[in-house]
Amino acid sequence: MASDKFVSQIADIETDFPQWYTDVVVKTKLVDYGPVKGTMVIRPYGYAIWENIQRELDARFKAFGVENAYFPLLIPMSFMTKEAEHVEGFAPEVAVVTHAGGEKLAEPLVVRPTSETIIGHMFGKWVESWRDLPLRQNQWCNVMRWEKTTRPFLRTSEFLWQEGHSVYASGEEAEQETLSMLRLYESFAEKTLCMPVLIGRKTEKEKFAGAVATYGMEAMMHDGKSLQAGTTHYMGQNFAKAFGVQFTDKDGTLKYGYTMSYGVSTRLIGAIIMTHGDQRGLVLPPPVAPIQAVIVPIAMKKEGVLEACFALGKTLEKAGVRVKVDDSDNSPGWKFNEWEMKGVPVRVELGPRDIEANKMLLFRRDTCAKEEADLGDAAAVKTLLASISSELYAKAKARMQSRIVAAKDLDELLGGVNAGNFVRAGWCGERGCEDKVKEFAQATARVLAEDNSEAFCVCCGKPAKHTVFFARAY
RNA sequence: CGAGGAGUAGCGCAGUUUGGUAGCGCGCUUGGUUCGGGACCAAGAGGUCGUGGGUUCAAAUCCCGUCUCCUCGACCA
Repeated sequence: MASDKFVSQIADIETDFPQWYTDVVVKTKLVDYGPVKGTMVIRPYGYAIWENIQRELDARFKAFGVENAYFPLLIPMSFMTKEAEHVEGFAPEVAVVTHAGGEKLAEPLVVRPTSETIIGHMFGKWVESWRDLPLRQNQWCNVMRWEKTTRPFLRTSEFLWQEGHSVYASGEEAEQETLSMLRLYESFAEKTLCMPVLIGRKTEKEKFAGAVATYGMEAMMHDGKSLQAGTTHYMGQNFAKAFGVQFTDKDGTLKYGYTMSYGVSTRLIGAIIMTHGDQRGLVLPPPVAPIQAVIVPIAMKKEGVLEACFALGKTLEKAGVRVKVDDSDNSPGWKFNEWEMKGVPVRVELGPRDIEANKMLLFRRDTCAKEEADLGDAAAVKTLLASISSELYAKAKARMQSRIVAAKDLDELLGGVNAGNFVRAGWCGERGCEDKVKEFAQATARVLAEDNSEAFCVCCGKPAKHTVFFARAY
């Protein structure tokens, strides 16, 4: 049998989810491993998902007044060292270029792990007057962080992302927009990726190196572990001061700007897979699926079958559905499995019997249910895609909500994360307690809840300053 | 860096204990029959056995060195 091994691996989903994940991602040809350890080659099917994410996010950014730009890959080492916390945080994981043109460089160059420094440098030149603010720019690029352990999409040495960087005249404005951007991400995750997330502020320990405050959105994976799916950072004047981002204000005085940044990466693709995937393979949310409907001809050598399939393909395409007619010479059964594994939301089966009855068979990937529709009824396909989207979200949301539990002490917290839950608990705000929770339960503070409903710290029992969502994380 | 495991055809593996000149499944190529849940038949192509040395008439197999990869522990979008 072609993929007995693969099928058995998929069957292991509950017990060995990460391994299932890696196998599915590689075998469905989303990615391949690169020759350099920890790097991945994103293949066309996987990249198409990324392109859809880019398109959808760009539209949202544009509505927010963000422009796209591009900054260099190589950053002088001296830029990195200008912001003390920043260099300390990233030093262990940067790749450094020491030679070029056959000679040793006078100053080593860092392969960007993030671009705050080089963008800060350029913003320092560009910002002169209050009229230049707010300045909102975004770049789609690759970054490199030399990670010790890697997994496709979830953690790779090199990854694709967008990083937005903005400068404001006031701290209030910058901080406000840090939150607005977080909510933009949340809405994007829910509407476009059909993925519920928890948003909130990060603790000092989990904060971005050099930021005043970091906010994150966390998604819950099948196994109950948390994945940081996006972050926004309020930098205060830290980077503005390090790079001389100054402007003359309305009152004629020279002031430092306030900056913020935000990013999401190809990790979102991993989040989608881990959120919606099942035993049969991928389940892609319709808004980002490269192929939204695949048409599988049955008995396609029979008179008129292929013609009918291509005609239907044209009809669906005109209605705005991303569609593919699979006219390869594989057997229908093989095609069914192939496209289910690849997560195509809707399959249309079309054979002589259907054509005669002027019907088509619609199969939805999320529930594996079949229904009949009139042949060529594009509205039926679009309706089905829409309900798949909303049901995917509803299902994931219900799962997440059912797996958020409260804990009063460390044992309850440990039991909670062991059972694959996010654990809501009080925290005194002390780093020592945060560290102790990690040591005791291998769980980290994902985000702080908006409200503070817990009275006491889960660790030390002193009055709680915050309510925290703790979880194991990828 | 600490502990464990693995390198043999594109992929997954057997063969190593007890040396004898390379094998299986999938995939791939060609032709034919098929096609409503991973079809079948026939014929083919494809391997410096990670790498360097040693022992031997003879090494995938034994000995010494070395490199790489994977899994688990400390950092991270």
